[in-house]
Amino acid sequence: MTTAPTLVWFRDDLRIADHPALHAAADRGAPVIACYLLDEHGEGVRAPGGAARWWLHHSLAALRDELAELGVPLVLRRGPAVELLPALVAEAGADAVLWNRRYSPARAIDARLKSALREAGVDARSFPGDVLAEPQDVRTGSGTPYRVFTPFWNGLRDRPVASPLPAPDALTGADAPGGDALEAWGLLPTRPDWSGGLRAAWAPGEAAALARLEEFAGELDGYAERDLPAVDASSRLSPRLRWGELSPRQVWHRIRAAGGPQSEPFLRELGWREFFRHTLFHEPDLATRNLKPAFDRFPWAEPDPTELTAWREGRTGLPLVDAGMRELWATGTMHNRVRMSAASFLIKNLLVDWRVGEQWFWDTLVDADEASNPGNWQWVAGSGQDAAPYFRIFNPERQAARFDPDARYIRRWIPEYGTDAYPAPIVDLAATRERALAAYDTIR
DNA sequence: GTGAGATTTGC
DNA sequence: CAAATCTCA
Repeated sequence: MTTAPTLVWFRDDLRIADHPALHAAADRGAPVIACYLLDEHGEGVRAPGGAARWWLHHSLAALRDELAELGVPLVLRRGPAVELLPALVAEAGADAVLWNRRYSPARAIDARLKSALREAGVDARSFPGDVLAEPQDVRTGSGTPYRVFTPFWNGLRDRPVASPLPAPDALTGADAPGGDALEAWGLLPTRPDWSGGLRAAWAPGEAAALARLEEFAGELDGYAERDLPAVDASSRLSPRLRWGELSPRQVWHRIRAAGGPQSEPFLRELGWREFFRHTLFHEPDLATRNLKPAFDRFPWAEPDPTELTAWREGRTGLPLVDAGMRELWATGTMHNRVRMSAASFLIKNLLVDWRVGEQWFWDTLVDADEASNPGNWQWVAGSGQDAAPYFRIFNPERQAARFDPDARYIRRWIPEYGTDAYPAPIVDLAATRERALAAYDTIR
């Protein structure tokens, strides 16, 4: 008689260390089969953009290899998870399905599957793997979710965070039902292949993620210069966390162990990721609805196609904005401070609805995250619950003078900077600032 | 009910 | 210093 296998369902947790579901599967002792289901049209699912698909391909390939070393097959299937998962359970003869929870609207799928599988006698269980504390467990004194970051962070920072689980060293594989070849999913761009810059900038996969965490922990003091885009002081961990190559618990404990004056400021940033995850849990339409309803009346301008294209392609004539937008297009990322300037320019100087910019970032960022991306865009727009005041309008020239005084960052991405080939600003900063403030007055 | 406090700024 | 709302304890 053969032992029924355990199925581990991977989603945004493409790692084997500190993976509670995989760890629980090892504890069950039965053979293990892993699966990843590419469900782009399911209820509450937001299909990944172009740059994200590139990352997903490579991170899945890395996970497949890591699991193979443990003797565990990774079955790939494409379609609706609500149908694919029960079918896979039946084909594999599995008596248990384990996964790590997600906090996006797609969790409706997980809830449905969990009850259906349990009804069929399958041991279906989920685990917390993508947060420091689960949204249900973080509440104000009166029992409501936090709407302001600082009290949220004060409530969270002193809580104990569970220690990371080790990667399983001994697992038994099982004969797996057939699946798709990763290459057949067409996640990589062809005709043209625009991913050269991404390949040069990134190496997806858990091993590289862990190596980067180690490296960053060793140079944490340099984080003091994180506001200077020309300086390599960022953690560059955001896509690792987005795809779950690292868990926030691993990052939390490693950076706390590193200590020093920059430990707290960095962990606070991890707190923002957490805050927006919790926000998305409570506000599932974060990416489409103004959290401040007054902004539903905001008189956005009809986007001028020429201006919009100039913004996307980095030809606005505002060097810091253009450098950032070109960095984004080339590498799938943008320095944080430049993101704020580029977003503020689109929203406040071009008066374009923040959702237009949010969608562009969604398509082009390798770290495009369902919670952090719209959360930060709403923060810049002023429409978020704990947002920057609308009248606080970034001046991209002033930001460049303060944070890139010798234009090193600007020149890195705009070779023609300073020559006639570089365009004049497409808008008057002072006039569009006044226009934005006047627009804001209409909804107050 | 009360009052303190609120990422990232511009001019 | 603007400008002044809302959260949270």
